[in-house]
Amino acid sequence: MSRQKELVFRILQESEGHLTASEVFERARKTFPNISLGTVYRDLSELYDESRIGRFIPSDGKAVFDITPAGHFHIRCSRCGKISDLYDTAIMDRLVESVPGKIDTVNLSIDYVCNDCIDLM
Amino acid sequence: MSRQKELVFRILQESEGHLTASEVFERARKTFPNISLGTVYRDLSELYDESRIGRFIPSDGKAVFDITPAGHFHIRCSRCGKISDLYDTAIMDRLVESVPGKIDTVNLSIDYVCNDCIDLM
DNA sequence: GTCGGTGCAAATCATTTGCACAACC
DNA sequence: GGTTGTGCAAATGATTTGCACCGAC
Repeated sequence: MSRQKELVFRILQESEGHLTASEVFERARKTFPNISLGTVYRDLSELYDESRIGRFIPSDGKAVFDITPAGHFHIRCSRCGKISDLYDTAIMDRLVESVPGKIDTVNLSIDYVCNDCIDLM
Repeated sequence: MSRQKELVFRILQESEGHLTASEVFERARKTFPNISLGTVYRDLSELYDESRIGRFIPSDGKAVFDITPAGHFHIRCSRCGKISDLYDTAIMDRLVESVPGKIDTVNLSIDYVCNDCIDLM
């Protein structure tokens, strides 16, 4: 792993868990001011191919990366934009039963209004 | 509804269910050769806002539209690219229990290898 | 030296938008 | 005539890629 790739990986490890490519880029340039966005994309995409990080596409279409391994889902509050993890093995098990074939990756992202935002209404 | 918008809606109704914006465009220009891709995007996006059609984002990031109402999921074979619907109210119910807030839209897209493709291996 | 990884800039691709014009009431 | 929707073309924004260069072995 090159120094840049290692940095990209570490940034994801040390983050709250859900970062956009340009968010990773912003943080990376604090360590390597000359790092380019292209490199960040390249490293993210390699790390994803190596199954070291996860990637999912929320309803706005912009890819989000995280370090959490498979087996969980993503829920995104449409008011405050916060993305949270949802762990639910029952859903996972049920999916395995329902899908006629071999599941590769599950991309479950839910737009919802979180309880914090409901309280503010 | 303008004639173009009505056409876009009818194309989705009469399709197998899952079309990309440019696929709708290709079909639409058979009726209105001068229709523009911009108009198709505009109409699709209005129809979506009016909840007359559905939209989801598979893992390749390109939006896909369908006429099937909510309450089902999408599974996409990573070999042959075929997109199928998955109806499973148990998963839906379970999601409503698990998500701490008010669910807006559920975008569950699964990359898998369908049985047809498994047979070919 | 050479080879993988890099920065940069240009290319791509889906989608959106500004605008002058045409259709419809 | 005024409003609404259209086609076209240009703008946008995320992501990818070509390429010359640099640094490690």
